[in-house]
Amino acid sequence: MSIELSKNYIPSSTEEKWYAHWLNKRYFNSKPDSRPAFTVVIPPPNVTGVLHMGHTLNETVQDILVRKARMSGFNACWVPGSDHASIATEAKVVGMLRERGIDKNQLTRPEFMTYAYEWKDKYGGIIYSQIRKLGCSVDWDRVSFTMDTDYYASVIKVFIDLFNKGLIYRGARMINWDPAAKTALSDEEVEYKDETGKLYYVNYAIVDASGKATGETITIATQRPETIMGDTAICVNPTDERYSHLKGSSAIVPLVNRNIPIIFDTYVDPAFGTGALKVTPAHDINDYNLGLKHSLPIIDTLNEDGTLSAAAEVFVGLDRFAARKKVVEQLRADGLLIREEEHPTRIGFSQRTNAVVEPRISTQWFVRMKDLAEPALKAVTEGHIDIHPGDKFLATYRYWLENVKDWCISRQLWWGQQIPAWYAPDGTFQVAASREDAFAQFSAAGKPSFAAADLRQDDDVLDTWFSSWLWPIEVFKGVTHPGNADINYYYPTSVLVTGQDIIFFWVARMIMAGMYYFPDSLPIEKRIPFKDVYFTGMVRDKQGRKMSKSLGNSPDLLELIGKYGADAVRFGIMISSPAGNDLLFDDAALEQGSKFNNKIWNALKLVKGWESRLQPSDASANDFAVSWFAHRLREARTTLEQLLSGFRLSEALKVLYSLIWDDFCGLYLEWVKPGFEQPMDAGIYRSTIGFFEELMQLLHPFMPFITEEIYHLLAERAEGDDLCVKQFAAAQTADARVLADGKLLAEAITTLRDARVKAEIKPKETIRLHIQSDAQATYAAVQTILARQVNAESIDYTSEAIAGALTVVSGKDKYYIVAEKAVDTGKQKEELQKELTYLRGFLVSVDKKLGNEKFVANAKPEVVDFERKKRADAEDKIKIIEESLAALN
RNA sequence: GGGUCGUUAGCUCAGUUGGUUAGAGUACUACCUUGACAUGGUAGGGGUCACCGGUUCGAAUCCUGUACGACCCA
Repeated sequence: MSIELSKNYIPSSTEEKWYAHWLNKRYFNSKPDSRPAFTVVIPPPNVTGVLHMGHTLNETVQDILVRKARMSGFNACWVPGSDHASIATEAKVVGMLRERGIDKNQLTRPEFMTYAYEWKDKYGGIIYSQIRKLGCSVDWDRVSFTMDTDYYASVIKVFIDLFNKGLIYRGARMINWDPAAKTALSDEEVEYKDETGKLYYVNYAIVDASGKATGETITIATQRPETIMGDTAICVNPTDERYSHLKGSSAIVPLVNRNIPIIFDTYVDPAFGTGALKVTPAHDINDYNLGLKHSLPIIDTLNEDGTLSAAAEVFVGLDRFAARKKVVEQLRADGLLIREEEHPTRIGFSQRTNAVVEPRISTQWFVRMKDLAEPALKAVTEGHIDIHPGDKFLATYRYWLENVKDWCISRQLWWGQQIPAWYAPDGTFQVAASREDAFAQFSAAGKPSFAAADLRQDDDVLDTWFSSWLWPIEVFKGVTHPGNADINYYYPTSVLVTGQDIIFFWVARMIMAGMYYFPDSLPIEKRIPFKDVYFTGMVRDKQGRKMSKSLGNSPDLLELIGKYGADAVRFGIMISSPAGNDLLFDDAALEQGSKFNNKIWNALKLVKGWESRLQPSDASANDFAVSWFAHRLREARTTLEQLLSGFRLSEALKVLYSLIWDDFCGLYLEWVKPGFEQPMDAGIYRSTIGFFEELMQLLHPFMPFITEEIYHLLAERAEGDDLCVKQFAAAQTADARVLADGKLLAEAITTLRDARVKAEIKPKETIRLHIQSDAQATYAAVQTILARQVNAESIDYTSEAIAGALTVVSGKDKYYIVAEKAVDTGKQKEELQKELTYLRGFLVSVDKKLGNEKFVANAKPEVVDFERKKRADAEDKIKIIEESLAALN
């Protein structure tokens, strides 16, 4: 085989080719068999999106784990998919309709769904093409979507089941309302931001029990004057003497002149504001609770879109923020506004629409969380599920589950699973999968006075997370077809890789779903959805800012792949991604990746260049380099296995990078490289090809394309012999002695080259080297390599100083360099003196330790022995340097 | 306000149960256009391990506190 290899590696010419090949061979497709399963379900990106850098990191991590498992005897199955993202998608679809001049309210539900699916079909595929470009080895036959027919059915089935067990209920509660999307939100979908608001001080006139104005006023402080019209009481602390005389009195609400009672409750903090609180049960959760306690009426002054309702009486139809201005103006005009001051506050925003969330009383569906949370907490605290990095997230997980609140799951949208509750004309309802079932249930409870056709299904849909919490189960049809071969084989999945930001939204709820869905009678290991959770950090730009669309600092993935290649992108993002820490994304890391590609490519060119000038193996051929690298590889394998099993992927990649660049290219290839146009020993060549193959195999999970390409360029391969599925050989133990000899050689080379540079000996000028060492046999074994690496025309061994030679010391060994150039003893002395100073300081610190009786008495014997050895070594080295210095004088 | 985590070289990070005068990548400097690779090679400089105390024979590592930062929760 003799093909022309390009100067540099060109990713674009190989990536598509290999991905198509892998697909063609169906390497990513998985069916249950006798091997152990390694299962990963992708955290479903939503169909509206494109992959951002966070996804890229995530998918890369998963692909590394999956490919590694596939090459290690596992039946690897990585399920791709996406979720329907009800609020975000519905917003986009409504936007699309608006552009076409269509009003959603004019459409029927089925008509809307047709448009929504049109939208999904058009944009939903973008993420899949990106996953493909990145090289992800997902099983494309298993693509799942949370609105697929079966998946839809599973969500409905679980809803009905939870309802029948009393774990889902319907009720009026204070919920988070998104006025832009006009839907309820769960607590988790609200993001709080600190802002500076204003505190308005407003006077309310006091009237006595008979309704007569006393001429007195009470001042309240409020951040939301536009809710004044909804006030139904004023509350003060019963211990507050300023107000104790107002017992039995009432106040008049400004603008609407409503008479409201003054109530007393310890809830009010006398120190805040004026100590008097206006109570607006419809628009504040605390006021709501206060209202319940004191049986206050609830006056809801806001419409669902955030404008003032008829109940507000004034400024009806005006947006809440515009109304605030108007109310303030009016209060000022009426002389009721005493003062305003700046006030730090926290405002809740809708995660999806960024609208300011409005607390609102509303009838919604809730999941009772307490019973579900307990087993989910146990699964983690008892160690059945490991969280990585655990130290960081275990406490967070525990805290949330121990303080979990009920989950509001209904959304006032159409895009999603429609709640399977059927209402009779009288308002009573039955929860059932179909109209017929619901009617049958009504009938069973007594003969209904209405027909099945009169039943009306709940208009609302379910929270998207109420479908994605079933993801690890239902992607294998575990809900719709329980006990099927796939769910039995693939569940529980092996590891979940996801962002720490969805620990509550998704991770905790998936664990709840698994623990709930699989019966107690099963061992806990069969119920949990995954054994390990690996949280990746957040991707930030190099200034540390969060990547966001508004800042425009999130690069386009396909552009990056076009510029650097998928392998380099994967490399760049992994090398700068310590486990669990945030990642500062910088193009420089991707550049490092493409340089790495190039380095590997050029090593290939070097090795392939030898192919045409092989000569039969010579028994006397110096094979130290081969033996050394074989053991170095074994050592690295062991390190890699440890790092990977601990999810320390970034460190593993660093080890590989250094193994390939420094040890293989920098040392090994230089050591075995024949002279210019000299023949190459066939045995060494075969070993080299073998090493190169193994390096590519180790690197393959991280950089799949270039490694597969090189594997096939290194040798002709039989059909089906692809790196993608090549199984790792068993690990072996490295010989420490060989490794130590290699290290000695490498150090000798560095020391001698350093000496040459400092003595200004030209690279082409040869030297005669004399070695004074106890390890002469070792030097003899590496002599030819050493001679070439330091350009020595001869190497001899000596037991005494060589007069007139340049002397350098490495460890306990002395090297005498004889060169054409006269030795600059001044410079050399300086060097030796520097080394001597360091060693003497070192010796002092060791002596101090050993001279300390308490150290010798208390420290572990092996530590003491080690210190003694350090002292002896240092003394030896000092002696050697002193001798050398003496010889120079 | 409560909680969690962090602070090590200019930058990004390692540093396993305390035990070499603290390591890597990157950036920087000098030299080298040798025949795989200048997207390269050879070498080099650079840190009071945030700060104050404490425990210990010994602290980057353990403990109390302070400062700063990040995140989560109210």
